[in-house]
Formats: sequence, C-alpha cells, structure tokens
Amino acid sequence: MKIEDEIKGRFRNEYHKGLINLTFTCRQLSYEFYQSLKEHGLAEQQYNVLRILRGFRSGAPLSIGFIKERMLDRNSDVSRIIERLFEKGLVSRKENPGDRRQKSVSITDKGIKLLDSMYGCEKKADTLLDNLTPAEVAELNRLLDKIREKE
Amino acid sequence: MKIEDEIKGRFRNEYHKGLINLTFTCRQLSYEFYQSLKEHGLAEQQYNVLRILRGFRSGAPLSIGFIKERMLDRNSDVSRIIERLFEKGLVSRKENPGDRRQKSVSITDKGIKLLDSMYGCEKKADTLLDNLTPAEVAELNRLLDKIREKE
DNA sequence: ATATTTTATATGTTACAACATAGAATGTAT
DNA sequence: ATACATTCTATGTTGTAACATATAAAATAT
Repeated sequence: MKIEDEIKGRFRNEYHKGLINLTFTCRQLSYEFYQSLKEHGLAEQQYNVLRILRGFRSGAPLSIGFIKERMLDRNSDVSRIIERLFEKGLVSRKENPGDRRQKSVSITDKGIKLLDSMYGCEKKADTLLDNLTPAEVAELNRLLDKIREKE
Repeated sequence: MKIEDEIKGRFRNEYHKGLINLTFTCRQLSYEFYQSLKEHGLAEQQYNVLRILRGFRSGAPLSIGFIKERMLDRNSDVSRIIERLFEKGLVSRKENPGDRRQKSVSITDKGIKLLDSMYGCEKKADTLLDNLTPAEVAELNRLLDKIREKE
C-alpha cells in the first residue's frame, strides 16, 4: 500500500515522505521478523548475539567487545544481552585468564540446538523483501548506500 | 559507504543484504535525527506526539486513541508518553466529560513555543535523504511501498 | 616501580516497544 | 433494568537503546 494511505498524515515534501516511508517499512519488517522469533523465546538482539557466537565458533570464546563490533548497532548493550542469554543457559561466560578485564563467552550446546531449531527464522528473513525482483533489491541497496554517503 | 564495508559480516544473499541495509540505514538516520532533538530535551516519540497535538490543534482536545492512530507505530504507548509531556508542562490532560473513559489532551502554550523553537529539527529531517535526487527518492518510495505490498 | 592513561566490562538511568492484564465507562442484548 | 461485551486508558513486565559513570585490569609514561 502507498505510504500516504497507511499513514494518517501529510508530508511536507518527497524527502520527508521518503524518511517516513523508510521508518515505517523498517518497523513493519522488524515486527514480522520478531513474530517468527517470538515462538522461540528470543528477542531480536538475543538472536543476533547467538548467531554471532555460532558464526565465530571456531574462534571461541569471544569477548564482549568482539561481539559488540559485529552487532548492527555498535552501541548495543551486549553485557546485558549476554546476561540474559546466560540466565537461559544458552551461553557460558567466564573470566578470560589471559586478560582478566575480558569475559570469555561461548554458545552452549543448548544454544546451538535452539538456533538449529530456528532455521525457519532465517528463511523468514530471506522472504521479507520477496516482493522485489533481484534488480529492485540491488537498486534498493544502491539507494540506501547512497543515503549514507555523507562527505 | 557500501553496506559490506560497514558491517563486519557476510550476507546469505542479496535479499538478506537488503534487509540488513534497510535496518542499518534506518538506525543511522534515526540517530542523526535524534541528535538534533536532544538539545531540546525531547525524545523522538515525545516530539511526534507534540507535533500531532499541534497539527490537530483545531480539533483539540484530542483523545489518547486519536493520537495513537496517528503515530507511525500504532502500538505506541501514548499514555505514558503523554504522562512525560504532562510532567514537563508541554501538554494538558483532563478527563473528557462527554466520555469519561477518555482523556482530553491539548498542547500548552509552552509546548507550542518549544515546537516553534525546534524548526531546525524539521529542516534537519528534510535533509536526511539529501544525497538522493528527487527521482531517486521517488524510486525509493516506490520500492518501499512495493515491499509492504503483501497480497 | 609508581603514576597515568587506556581498555573492557558492568551498572544505573531514562525512554520506549511489545505485550498482558486490569479497571472503569459505555454500548448492546435481553 | 440487568447482564454481557466492547472501548479507552492505565499499569505492570521484559527487553532494548542511548547515555553517563564506575571499576578493575592492562598498557604506557616517567
């Protein structure tokens, strides 16, 4: 549906409309994805952290900072996200003897099993932009990259 | 910058990349906008509510539900956002005598003055997509509308 | 070796999203 | 008129973002 019909409001100009459209679309997609995560009891950021832990399993254990750098939001509050995953038994966390400032975090077998059972969520993520043709997705990526291209 | 270089991660496919790119770009834009709001002591949702209250001033006072319908996020916790604005003296809030379930909410003079002093924020919002040409913004809007076009 | 700076993480605060539930007022059915 | 359903708002909970500050450990300077 056109954004004008979804939002009960008017736009000052096309650029304003684009901004609202971006925000609105993002929010809807994130909501749809969240619905598929919810049944597994994971919040979005917890899922992201678990995936990083699984993805870099060969380099495990990882430090909080290493995980943080790989989050979409680099200011993510990884300490507390790990804390919640730890309480659920999905990750282990110990002091790093080599550098006692750091924590050594690893995904547990339980965490791996949970992620494996969530393959459908990964599939879901890949379908969220399904309405676009490959050429359109490429164009979308180009436009988004360009938006962020500040001098 | 291309999303591949901003994110320390790999993408399963173009669609996955598009989704991450959307999320990442949105987050960056929202952050930039937030920076311009911050100096005025308003959070993003508080600003949005104030703008709705000013925009529909002719029909004031408004109910919580009316405001909620006009928020980008229709599940917004308007009760508590209004509560915070009320504490700052930016809105008034009384029981609606016509329907005592409802609250009658209006923006105060102080609220109007604050918004007037925030004209720069409005300008800021209009520049966030400045890197795109008008044709590109139109194309972006078309793509975003199409993404949401589920049967 | 001691002092200073930097790094890694934790913690506290405010604002919000998403959700569930509760309560009062209103509308509707009988 | 009374029972039931619906509407509107408030409130409680969990998870997170953004920010500031704290603290311990490590690196560096002197």
